[in-house]
Formats: sequence, structure tokens, C-alpha cells
Amino acid sequence: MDMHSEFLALRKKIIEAEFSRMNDRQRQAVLATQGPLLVLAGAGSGKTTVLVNRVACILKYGAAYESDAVPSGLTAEDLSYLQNCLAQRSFGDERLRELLAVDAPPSWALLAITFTNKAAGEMKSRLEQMLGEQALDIWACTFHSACSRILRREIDKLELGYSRSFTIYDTDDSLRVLRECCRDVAGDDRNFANKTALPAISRAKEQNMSPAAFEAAASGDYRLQKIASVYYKYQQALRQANALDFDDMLRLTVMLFEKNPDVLDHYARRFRYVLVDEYQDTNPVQYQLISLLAGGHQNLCVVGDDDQSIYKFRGATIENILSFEKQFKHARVIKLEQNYRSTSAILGVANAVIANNTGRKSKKLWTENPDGDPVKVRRFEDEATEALFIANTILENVKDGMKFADQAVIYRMNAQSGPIEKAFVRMGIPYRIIGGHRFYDRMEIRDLMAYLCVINNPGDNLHFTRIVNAPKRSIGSATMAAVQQIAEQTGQTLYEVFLHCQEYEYFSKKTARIESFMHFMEHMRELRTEILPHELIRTVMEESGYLASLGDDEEAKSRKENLSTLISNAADYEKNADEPTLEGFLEEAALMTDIDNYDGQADTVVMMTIHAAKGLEFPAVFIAGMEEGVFPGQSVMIYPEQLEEERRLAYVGITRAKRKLNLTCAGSRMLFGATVRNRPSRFLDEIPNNLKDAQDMRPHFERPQPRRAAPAAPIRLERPGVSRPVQSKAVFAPGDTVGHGTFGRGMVLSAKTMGGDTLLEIAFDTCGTKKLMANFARLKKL
DNA sequence: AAGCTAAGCGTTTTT
DNA sequence: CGCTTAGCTT
Repeated sequence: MDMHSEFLALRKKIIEAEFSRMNDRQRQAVLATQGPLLVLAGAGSGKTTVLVNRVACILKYGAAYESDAVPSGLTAEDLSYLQNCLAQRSFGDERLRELLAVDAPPSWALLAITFTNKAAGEMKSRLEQMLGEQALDIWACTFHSACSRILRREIDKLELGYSRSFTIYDTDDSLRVLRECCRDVAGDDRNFANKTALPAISRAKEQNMSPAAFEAAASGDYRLQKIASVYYKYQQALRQANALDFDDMLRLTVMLFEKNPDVLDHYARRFRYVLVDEYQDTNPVQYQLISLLAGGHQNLCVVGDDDQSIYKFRGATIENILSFEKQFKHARVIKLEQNYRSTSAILGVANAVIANNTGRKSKKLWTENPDGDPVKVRRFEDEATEALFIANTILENVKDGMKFADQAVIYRMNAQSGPIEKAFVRMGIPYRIIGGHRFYDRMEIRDLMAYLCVINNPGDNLHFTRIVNAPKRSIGSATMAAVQQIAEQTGQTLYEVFLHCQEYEYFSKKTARIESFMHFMEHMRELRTEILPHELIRTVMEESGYLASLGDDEEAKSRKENLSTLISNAADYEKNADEPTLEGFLEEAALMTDIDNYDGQADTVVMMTIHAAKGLEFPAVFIAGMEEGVFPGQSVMIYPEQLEEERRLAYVGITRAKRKLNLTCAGSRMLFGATVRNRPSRFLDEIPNNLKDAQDMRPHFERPQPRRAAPAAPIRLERPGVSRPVQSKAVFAPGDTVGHGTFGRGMVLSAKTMGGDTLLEIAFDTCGTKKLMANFARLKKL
């Protein structure tokens, strides 16, 4: 064999050896770095590892695995050096890399798009472990961060009137702007903005439809035309405020690339390799963006699982993944079907449920894992009993050596968390809820962020309106209406009108107040570049009088605490950023979410929706509320086509579990103030009997039992943990003095009847106010 | 302009 | 059932 072919064979062997801890298909997906590749990765198939290794492989060896190129001046000594590396399995050093790499890009030449910031962070830290510090500069981020980074540099080239200091509007902000735009068009129709216009415009933007295109498509349909005119106004309002909503960030980037081939060329050259995770959840604009960037070199790898597509409701199109092979010619497809996560029992259940969907890419997960416990299916009288069962089982698991943090309770909607929370409090189980309210959704945080937005971008009318009278400056709706009118007539921003208020007769009585406010704002604008963001926040909240206006009660205390957290968040940002700016902090805050803070360190049970649980795994999983009307939800009755998405959601939920899975439902539950009786979910029926351990725990009299010779031992559930209290107990009323074993003496502040029990709010003499359930708290009337 | 009360309404959620 | 918001009152 000549030296060249010997070298080529050796190079392949070495690169393969570095990724030898994976199965064949996984390794293929890592090594096939050239050309389009679709990885259909089933749940728990080691997708994250493949992605991380693939990025590492590209950064280290580039096209080497598939290339015939041989380094010039190759010597026999080089070959024996490589042989030695292979024998010792040492792949770390620089000389080896120099000998092997072909066209290995500098680290920043790679774009890895993930679904959440958290996934991006995880990828980076795993790469850091593998490759050391040098891997830090890759663009591993979400679509939105990538676009915003590009737009911050290039938005002027769009020539649409946006400037680099643009504000990012979140959904809430967008909705407010939209409501304003609907007022003239839809008059008193209150739901129009929320339910009709917002989804329609959002869908349009996800398809990269401009207002004009939308109007053209509306041809003759009165309702659609109405929406089109709102869309025009909305876009205009955003542009005037120099603000982008989340959809704009993607759309405008695509527009930028289409308008400026040289800009596209620059980024396409820069991102010589593009990877997209969770491809089944991408929408048409995202597809456009990817095909623009990767269209030339075609080094595009997408990873996804059509069975886990659960974001159709917000514009994700499963088409992207189903027709990838048509859109990218010569695409390779690799299926990862071996599951490493779950027991065989759990996987069997997942397969059985998802098999009821049609129109999937054929794929069947298998595992070498042991059978494990059968999946438990339980039905209870009501949601409180269900919650108690979950709490009790968690405690049993802990007794068996599991940690709290190994267990997760997941559900279809956030509204289901209440009863479970209550049971956890009662049983002393530490828990955390992910989702629901975001830190940046709190009123005081939004207020302060609004100040910062205006300081950064005075044209931001929306946020200006929010802060102009917070704290109270006697600038009410009448004044604002007048200002709005002047602004519209003169084409100025609200900020500008206020700045020149002395020119208008109307404000004569208020000039002093307005001027002092504007003077303050102008001063802050000057400070913006002189001091750090966290100092600016402190200055704003103190000198605007906002802090003082909060007052001094308990609520104010917690608000002030949140504001301090905001300051420390800003300080954290400054620490991590290369070049901290106000703009940068605002951007990070806009793109940050609750789940990004979830560290999984503390030993607590985690509660979240199934959507939030995607991508996570736990040894024990409880899925609560497996009922018709809850999961699948009510809307399936009206829109049957949504059923398959619900089933995929069930599939995602089931496949979160590694060892133990409990599916529970309640015969009746309180939902939105009314008690509803639900049948067990059809998804439970779809599980073959031999795979489940099913029992109905409702009392016999509730259920007319069909007569059978030998009843299949419908076992009555022993009430979990504490036995159910007798109903006739001491009744507590506000004003009563009570005694508690641990908390001592206290006074009842309020009493609320809840199910068969009473929730008492009690002010204890020594340890503050606590909420307790009367029947469980072992209280004595004093 | 600001505070209070009645009415209405409710998925899932990432940016 | 609990929260937000609109509209009404002072």
C-alpha cells in the first residue's frame, strides 16, 4: 500500500476511534459532515450527544473524514506518529490535528441553532469539556439570537427606517400595540385583537407574508381585509417605534438577505456549516433562513423527530422535516431508533400510543434496556385525591432511595399545578414550578425595563406610555390622548412631543411636571453610555421616584427584592459580556426565559407542562390529568385534526420517563370554577393491557360495576399517606385564636372552603402568616 | 385623575 | 375559581 492510501485509511480510523463510544448510526451522523443530512432522532436516542460530537468533529477535522486530500510533504515519520496516537487513543494534540484536518473552519464559522437558550448553553459547556476553551466562540444559539445579532449590525441596509438601537417587543408588548391598531378598524369587538388578528398576523409573519401579500391573498374576504388593514397599521406602529416583534426578527433577516446578496454571501461564507436542532418545530421563515444560509455549500444538518412535533399551534410546520429530502437534493437520512433512556415497558407504551397517528415517517424505537416496572395507570375520585396519590408515591420513591429531583410531575396546562402544589405543601415535599410566570413578566420588572427601553430607544411609544405616569405624575388618559393626537399630526414620537411641551398651549398647567420628567429622562440618556447597565437601573429606580412610590407594605418588599434581583441580573450580564451595553442587556432580557434558569441542582420535585418538559428526562415521571377534555384538550372535540398533535404531546410526555411512569386521571375535577366529570383519556385505552398496571381507585358506589362472576379484583386504594379526615371537625372562622404543634399560637385571618376541607390563613405570633388546610394542620381552638 | 367595582374569560409557548 | 380589564364613580 502506498503512503497516501495508508494515510487516508489511518485518518478514517483515528477519527472513528475518537467517536467510538457511540453506535454505528450515531457515529455516521457525526462523521458525515459534508452535504445535507437529516437525522431522524427518536426520543432518548442520544440526539444531544450526536449534535455535540458532530460540532466537535467539524471544528476539529472539518471535511477530513470524507476527503481524499492528503497533506503535502507527508513523511513516514508522520504516519508512525499517527499510528502511535491511534494505539494510545490520544486525540488531543495539535500536531495530530494539523495532520488530519481538512478545511476545518475556525470556531466561529459554524452556526448551531437550538430551540432554547438553555440547549445552546448546554451544548457550549459540553463542547468546552471536549475541546477546551477554544470552542467558546461558536454561534450556538436560538434562531432569534442569531437574527438579532445579525440585525444589530446590518439593519440599516434594509432601508426601512429601523435603526440599530431597536427594541425587541415580546408577545405582551406586541399585543398592546395591536390592540391600539384594532381600535379604529374593529371598534367595539373586544376579542378581535386577541383571538382573530394576533394569530392571523402571527401566522402570516411565520410564512413571511408582508401586509401587502396578506392583503392580496385576502381578495374579497371582508374579514381578512379587516385583518390586513390592522396588519398594515401594526407594522407601521412598530416601525415608528423602532421596534421588532419576535416574528419580525426572523422575517427581516430573511428580507435583508434577499435584498442584499452581498450581506447574505458574507454570512453564508462565514457559516460554512449549519446545524439545526428540533427541526420538526421550525416554521416556513426559519426554513427560508436556513436555505438561504446553507443553499450554497449545502453543509446543513437538521435533527428532529416528527413524532415530537408539538408546536404546530404556533406555526411550526411538520412539512419542513417531511420534505427535507425533496428540498435538499442528495440529502442523506440517518434514523436513530435505539432508545437509551427508558425501560422497555415505558417505550412499549410510547410506541403503542404514537402508532395511532397517521402520516409519520416510519420509525419504531427499540431498546436493550430491561423491562422495568409496568406503567401504572390510576383513576381517582377527584383532582385532590389524584394529587395526594402523586405526593404519596413520590415519598415512597424517596424511601426507596430516589431523590426528589429525580421525579417530575407534568401536565397539559399550567392550571393543573394548583391541587398538586397543595398536596406537596401538605406532605412536606419540596417542589419547583417551571413556567407559568416569568421573572420579566412581573409588574415592577416590566416597569423598570420599560424605562430602560425608552432610554435606549426614545421612539418606543409603547414603553413610554407605560412609564410616563409610573410613578404618578398626574399625566392621565386625557393628557395622553392629546399628546397622541399631536404626535400623529406632526409625525413626532410621544417622547418628542413631551420634550417640546412648552410649545403647546394645552400643557400650560402641567409644563413644570412634564419638563422635570423629561429632564430626568434626557439626563438618563446621557448616562446610558457613561455608566454600566446595573448602575443605570439603580439610578433610574431611585431618581425617578419609582422605588419610593412602591410604598412599604409586604408586597412592596417583595417587589423591591425583585428589583434588586434585576440589578444583580444586569451585573451578571456585564460579567459575561465582552462589551456590556444597555442594548445588549435589554436584548438578553427579552430573549431570556424561565427554563433558562432551571439548573436542576436543588433536590426538589419539578412541576411543569409537557411542552416545557421537552428535551428533559427524569427517572420517575407522573403525568396528571389523563382525561378527555384535559388531555386531549377540549378543543379536540371541535377541531378533530388537533388530535394527532395532542397524541404527539402524550408521546413526548411518556418518553420523558426513564424508569417509572405513572399516568393518573380524576373522575371529576374543578376547572375554571366549575366541576367537570371527565372520562379517562383515550390515550390510556390505546395502551395494550399487558403493558399497563391499571386500577380504578374511585369508591365503588361511584361506579356502576358490570356484574361478573369473578370480579378482576378492583382494588380499593388505601388513601395515600394520611387517612382521609372525618368531615365533621372543628370549624374555624376568621378571628378565632388557634394553637398549632409547630407554629404555636395564631389568629385565623381567613377561611376558604375547598372541596371537603377549609384553607385557613393564620397569622402566627412567632412565625408570620401561613396558609394551612384545616383538616390536616392539627389545629386546636383556643 | 385615580380608585373602585362588576363583568368576563380562560390551552399548550418559544423567542 | 382567580385574574385582568373596562367602565363607572368620586
